[in-house]
Amino acid sequence: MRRFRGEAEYKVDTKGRVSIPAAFRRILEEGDPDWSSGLNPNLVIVYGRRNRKCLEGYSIGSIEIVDNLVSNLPRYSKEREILERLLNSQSLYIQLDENGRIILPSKLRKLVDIQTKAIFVGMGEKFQIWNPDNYISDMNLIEKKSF
Amino acid sequence: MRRFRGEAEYKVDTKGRVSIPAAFRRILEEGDPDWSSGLNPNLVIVYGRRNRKCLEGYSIGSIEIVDNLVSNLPRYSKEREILERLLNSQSLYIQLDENGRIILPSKLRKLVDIQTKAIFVGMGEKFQIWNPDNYISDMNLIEKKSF
DNA sequence: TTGATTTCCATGATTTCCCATGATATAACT
DNA sequence: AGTTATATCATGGGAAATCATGGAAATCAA
Repeated sequence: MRRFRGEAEYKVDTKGRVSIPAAFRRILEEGDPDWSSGLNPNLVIVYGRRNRKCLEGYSIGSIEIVDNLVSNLPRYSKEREILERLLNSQSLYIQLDENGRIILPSKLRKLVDIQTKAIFVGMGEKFQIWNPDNYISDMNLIEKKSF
Repeated sequence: MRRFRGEAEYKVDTKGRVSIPAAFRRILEEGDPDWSSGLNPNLVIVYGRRNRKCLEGYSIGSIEIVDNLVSNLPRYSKEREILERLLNSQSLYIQLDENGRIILPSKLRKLVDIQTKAIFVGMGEKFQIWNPDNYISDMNLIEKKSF
């Protein structure tokens, strides 16, 4: 399966509408078993990650893989309970609109402090959505830490 | 697997189109699991901002080797997320067109200061794309320093 | 009934696609 | 070897499709 790659910044309007990077749309389409040419693909947004000032987007296909992995963790283990909570309760389905946009509900925008701009960041099997300023800070942190 | 070897300079037009050296095309074709005769191979361009004034091209096969290393780390671990960020956020897929060209997005051209000419440099498992002037300077630097 | 949300349409900018051409090759044939 | 076919290469231009974004009308909810 193709991976989410690259960074792209987009405007967020007052209604919370944002374009999804065109390259990401293709991956969401491929990854959505219900999708076919002419339709608009679905995705899943996970919003509850502690210590992370960002949202995460998954194609239907890749969220199912993650779901299954979690289902195979030992029942009642700490790890499984945390991940199940995150993936099931702190997430929602969203469908792209005709123009390749989604609407970020204001609850989510507040959560990660997104107002007029959002940057989309490829992370392989998923992508992240950040306030561009926060993203830059996070990148600087990462680049300092590693190697 | 065959390695990228040699140097070749090409024009970049106003749309950002550049020919890929014919010899490199053969290697990209071999390295793309989805490729078969008649199709156009894909590659991955990495543009990381670490001091390098050049872009780097990888065949799908060789980038997947790296991807898989990361995929074996525990999901949601700090380590994995940092590596995924560094690998995936600063790169993109590109497909050759019918004539063996790619389109370098203007963002990338600006990043490495490529306007009307680009030189392709074989580096074994990957190749680099430079503004020819910068490449010459870099070469001189290397020659002075080493041996 | 007044915000908020959704649907539909509009548009300039960019990107992609399709075709064209001269330049090198590579092969084939006397 | 010299001449002629045949492919591939490097480059360009214009048409068509897609993209990113904004706004108006229609629908919904309290």
